[in-house]
Amino acid sequence: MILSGELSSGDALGEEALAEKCGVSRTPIRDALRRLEAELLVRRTESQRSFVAHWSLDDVSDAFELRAMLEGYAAKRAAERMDDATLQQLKACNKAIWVAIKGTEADVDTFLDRNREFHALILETASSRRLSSLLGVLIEQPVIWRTAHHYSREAFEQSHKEHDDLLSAFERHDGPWAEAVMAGHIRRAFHAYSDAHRGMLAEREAA
Amino acid sequence: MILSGELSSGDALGEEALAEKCGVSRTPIRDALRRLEAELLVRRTESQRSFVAHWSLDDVSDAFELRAMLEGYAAKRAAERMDDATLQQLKACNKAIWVAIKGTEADVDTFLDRNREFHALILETASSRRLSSLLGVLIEQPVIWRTAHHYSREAFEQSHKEHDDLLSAFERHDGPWAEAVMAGHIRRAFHAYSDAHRGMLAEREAA
DNA sequence: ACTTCCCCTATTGTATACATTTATCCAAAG
DNA sequence: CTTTGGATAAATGTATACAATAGGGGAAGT
Repeated sequence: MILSGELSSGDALGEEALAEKCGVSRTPIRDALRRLEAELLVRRTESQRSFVAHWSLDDVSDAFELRAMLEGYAAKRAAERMDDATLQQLKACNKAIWVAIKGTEADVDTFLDRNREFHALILETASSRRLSSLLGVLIEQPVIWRTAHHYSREAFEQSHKEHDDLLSAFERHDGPWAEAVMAGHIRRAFHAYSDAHRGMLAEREAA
Repeated sequence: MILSGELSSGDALGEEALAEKCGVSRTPIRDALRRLEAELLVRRTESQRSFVAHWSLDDVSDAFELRAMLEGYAAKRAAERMDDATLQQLKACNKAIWVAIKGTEADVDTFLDRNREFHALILETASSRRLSSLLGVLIEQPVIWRTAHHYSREAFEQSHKEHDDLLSAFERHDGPWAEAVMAGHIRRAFHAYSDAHRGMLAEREAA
């Protein structure tokens, strides 16, 4: 419900209300809220009441900077451990991204799914449970993914090209190269987000 | 119980058994297990049974590498945001560490407490909720802290000196310096752990 | 003797009732 | 009119009962 935008920043998340809305009891709701709190999607006050977390631009900037570090590290490890089968999967994945963004109208949902798959494959190849656990907290941020619908064609194409660079680095098992490309890739994604976000704010202003 | 060594790697964590042992019902036990699972102290099988997580040397190495990155970043941010009051607190803290390790017998518990306080203050000054959340997963690893009881005097003294270097970097608001010192500090801590760990294994071998 | 299938037990998931704590609102006093 | 106090209502914490599911052990057949 948070990811789909049904709930927005600051909304109260009473356990009983959610339980009724979902047709279950409070017990599984409590479990879910704890999990979402760990993922920073839900904020809890000192008196243990839950609300949909608010993400300022500074927060998003923070998250991207951390992602740049951690996914860079993941790319380095992945490059050192890359095998042929996985490399082929990644290539197929990026090919699918190319198809999705090359139509007259970019297929954003497919782009997002395949993009997620691409990064997930790299993370898996990095084979560090701790790293996966940490990045899990950062990557599923709704405020970020939703703005992709406002990306420019250039942003999509640049993203695809950077993925290709990553593939070259993986092919040569060049860890530092992969790390540098990935860090740049994430930082560029932040600016793409930032631009798209400004665009959305301007639209709302006009309306 | 995991931290104190009362439970060891692989032990089963039945909810009912823990509830009886702790004198509470299963409900708060379940909450605690979920939290500990997020902190990687507890592992759950695909059928949702809980066990005390096992940490190999590779796992610990991973954790330290991630800590070096993230605490380095925290130190950089802290240096940029450091104020006089916090700096004084940090100095007092490191002074207390000095006292604890300078006796004929090093007071390891005080060292650990103050060390934790030192790093917690820096993390707080970095003022990034996301960063705090991520590092929270990595810092409370029992396998790491327990080996401190086997550190050499040199290891303690080096740690104290590196804290002093950090304080200098903070005083000058030199982010990159602080980051470099902290990264080195954590990496050295890993080798101190590694040495102490080998020592413990040798002891066990002899017995 | 080994394997396979089934039943029983143990463990976790869920619902609900109750206890405890926190917030809100209204009234009374300064 | 503002503030403070308490009473009331609402939300979370905890306990317990029941349901569903996974695991283990025993019996039977090969």
